[in-house]
Amino acid sequence: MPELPELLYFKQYLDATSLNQPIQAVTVHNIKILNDTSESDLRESLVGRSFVSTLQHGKYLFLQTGDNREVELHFGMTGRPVYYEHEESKPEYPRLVFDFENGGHLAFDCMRMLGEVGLIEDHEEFIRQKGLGPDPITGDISFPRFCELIEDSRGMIKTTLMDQSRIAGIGNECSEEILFQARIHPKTKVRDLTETALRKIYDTMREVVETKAKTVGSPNLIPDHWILSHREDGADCPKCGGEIKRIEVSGRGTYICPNCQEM
DNA sequence: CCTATAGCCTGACGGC
DNA sequence: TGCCGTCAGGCTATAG
Repeated sequence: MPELPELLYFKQYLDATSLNQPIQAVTVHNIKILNDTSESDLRESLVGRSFVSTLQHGKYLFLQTGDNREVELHFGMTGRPVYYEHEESKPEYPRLVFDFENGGHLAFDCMRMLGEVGLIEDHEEFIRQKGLGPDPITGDISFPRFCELIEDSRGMIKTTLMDQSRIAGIGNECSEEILFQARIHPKTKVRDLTETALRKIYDTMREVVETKAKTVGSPNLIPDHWILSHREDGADCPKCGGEIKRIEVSGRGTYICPNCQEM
């Protein structure tokens, strides 16, 4: 479930595999993945050009040709970029594939079809149109700014952290982990949070995202004291030994330790 | 204005 | 053995 940490990883991955190679072909295997573009539009704009840089904002990634054309990638829940050289390494759900002149391929692999690929001219305009808030890593949000972004919410803290129009990139797993480590119940109303609690959430947010980004390639590196390693109803809390519970917050499954995270 | 909720999508899994 | 309901959570659209 790609959130900020995965996006940071995807960016590195694409930078390392897919830049500065002329695009020979674009093949769309399922047009439902396309956002306001077509296979022929993509071909006309991209064939013969290269991706020269990438840019990540929240859960979006942009492949830039340096020529007023950018490919916008959104990974939904099950999407990921896969670069491969041989057919046997082709992923299982390649909804769209770029073929490079050097024989390499970049697939947009997306099992559940909740992702999207679009062709845009300017990512800043795109971000504005989508109404996305700043990215906590690349946007370098200060603590006062963080408070500004969330403090007028009348909803629950977990839902608010996941609101992409306030802060872009925090999803279900990250918000769950942040609140577990900050020892705050996910259903706490934002307006009931103390300054100390807000500070704790802010500090934890950065640490969780950066630590998790390092573990994306190898899930066994997720720290054992994280709730992410214990997402099971009835599991032992790694902090207090109490019982982990599954609750629902705004329709999304959420694991908490009721002992550590009191309302 | 605001927040909460249903639904889209596909495959894994468990119960019968 | 195999069918079928439920769940997963990115988002958007709509209801409240």
